[in-house]
Amino acid sequence: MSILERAHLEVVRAVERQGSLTAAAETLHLTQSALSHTVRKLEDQLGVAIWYREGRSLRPTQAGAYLLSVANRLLPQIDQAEERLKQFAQGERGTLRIGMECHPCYQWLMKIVSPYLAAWPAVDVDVKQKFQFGGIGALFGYEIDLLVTPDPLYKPGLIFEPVFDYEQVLVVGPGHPLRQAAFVRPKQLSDETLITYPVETERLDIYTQFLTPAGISPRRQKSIETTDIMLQMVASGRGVAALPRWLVEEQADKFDVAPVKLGRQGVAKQIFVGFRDADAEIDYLRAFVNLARNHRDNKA
Amino acid sequence: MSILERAHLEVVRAVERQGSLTAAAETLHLTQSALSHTVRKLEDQLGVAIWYREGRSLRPTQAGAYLLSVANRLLPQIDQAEERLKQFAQGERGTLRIGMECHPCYQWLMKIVSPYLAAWPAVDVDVKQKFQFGGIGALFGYEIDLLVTPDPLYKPGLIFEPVFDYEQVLVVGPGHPLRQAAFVRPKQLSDETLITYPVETERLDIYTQFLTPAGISPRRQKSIETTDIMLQMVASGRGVAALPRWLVEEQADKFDVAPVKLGRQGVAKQIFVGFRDADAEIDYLRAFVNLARNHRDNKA
DNA sequence: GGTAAGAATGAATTACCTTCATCAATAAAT
DNA sequence: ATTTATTGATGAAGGTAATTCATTCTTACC
Repeated sequence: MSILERAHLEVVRAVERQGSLTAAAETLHLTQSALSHTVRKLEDQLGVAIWYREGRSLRPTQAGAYLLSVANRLLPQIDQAEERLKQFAQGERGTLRIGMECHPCYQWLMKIVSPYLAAWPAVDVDVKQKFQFGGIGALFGYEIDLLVTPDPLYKPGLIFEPVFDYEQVLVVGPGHPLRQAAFVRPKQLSDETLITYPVETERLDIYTQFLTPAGISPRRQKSIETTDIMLQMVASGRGVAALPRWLVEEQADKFDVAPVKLGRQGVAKQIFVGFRDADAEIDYLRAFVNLARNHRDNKA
Repeated sequence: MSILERAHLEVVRAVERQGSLTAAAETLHLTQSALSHTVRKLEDQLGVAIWYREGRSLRPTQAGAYLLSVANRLLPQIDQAEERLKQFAQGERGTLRIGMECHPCYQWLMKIVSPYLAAWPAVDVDVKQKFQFGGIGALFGYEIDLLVTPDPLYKPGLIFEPVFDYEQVLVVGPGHPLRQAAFVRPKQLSDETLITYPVETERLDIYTQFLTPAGISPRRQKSIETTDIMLQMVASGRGVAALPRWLVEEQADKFDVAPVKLGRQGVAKQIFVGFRDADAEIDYLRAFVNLARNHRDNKA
């Protein structure tokens, strides 16, 4: 009845990664013969070929490709479970895997993480930023335990809590004509170079909440990965950017930049943390959420 | 390095289900001794107890409870993978697991399924309706392959396509004062008994798009699982309900009911099918989506 | 055509899991 | 309280199955 074992998934993954049975055997600390036998047996039992034998190399069949996708999906979860059980053994509590779906949140997260690590010495924190299936997918897929995002999603199985409000502002460099303005209108950006994080336009607030509704596009757009470089670019007059006000004010002594309100009303943003409700009672996860929320309350 | 095997997960699950090692051994076609050895070895290797030995019974430790949750999550996925691989072998293409997040869609789905089964004799169809983590969670968690829902969610990793438009109408029985009305206003329902499917109010269009915006509640609300019974209740004057117009018109010969437009504009609805973009190229899945979409086009 | 590299095969060995037999502990029953 | 039945633990024996070793087969490349 039961055919498919963890070992089989490991083999499929290793062959894919190493490119050959022989090489895979080495990484698995087995002989080539052992793998060959294992593979043949698996194919016999399933009744399906996993690889085409093309000359002396292996190319996955359709079934093989499917099996590979299963392996890539399940093995990390098994590894993680094993890891976590071993951590139980050492009295450690585990690893809190945090996913981030918002670039500037990183600076904010760092402020939460250090007191958290101090308060929970037995818990490690891991921050991930890229997700094949998006943050929500990563939560459902048990790749992460906590998601920091501006887009909450109230779906059964997930809990989102607001942890942080801020105002999104335009950042301008020294001598910029808008520097003294009380606020900026969309039209005034039509001749500017806008520096953004490298994500889709739909995920950039300055578009969705400011430019797009007014039907305006900036003359040029550049994307920059890191906040520091972005600020440096702005400070050197290469363009303008949109960032949280608190971040701009904090960095104002390091970089010669100034915040300008976006529109007469300003653009208000809110950051949420989301987690699986099955995890709601994990004390160290709860503690992180509380810490994050209190951080906001202390500022307010 | 690798400790946790599929067999271990099976053991944990069986012990939980059967309540004792001895009983679990039987379902796994093993001796009690074998399980005892296996368990001890696993606990030794992980360095953590999985069960408290309380007298002659086993109670999961914290680690055990965690392991159990892992087993319940991963084992079905492994089973399904194995299943699917075996289906590859028999030239079958697999099982299309469809999730439904909208009650009246069931009638519609049935119309699609029968031509589909005829066109794809090697593909089985399975329809599920209850999801612990909601339809989206079920998609991400590989519990289903296709989700039929009124709430699309454009997130990376998922694709949603509209397949069906309809008008949501009020259904009234014979001799109902509203029966001849051109349309009904929210206020006119404040003295009625509203019959709905047993889901949260936020998922009922007649609330979200009609009653709630007007600040009206019906005098009473009853919930009924099945559409047929619901129509029977309406036909016997026990209350009114909200259903798709096409469904009401189709059933008008079986039940003495009539549709009434909700508001002057009517309430327009759209049904979507969603799937993982990783599956976008699976021919039999694609075929279902196309069939569903064409079904709409034929009607229009 | 020769050679090197990779995969397949068959027999021998080894490792490990299962069983058997038995014990220990506990809950239920007399 | 003593007996009895049920459940889990343990150690040794046994058997199955996976791994290795030695070899062959195929093919890419020089």
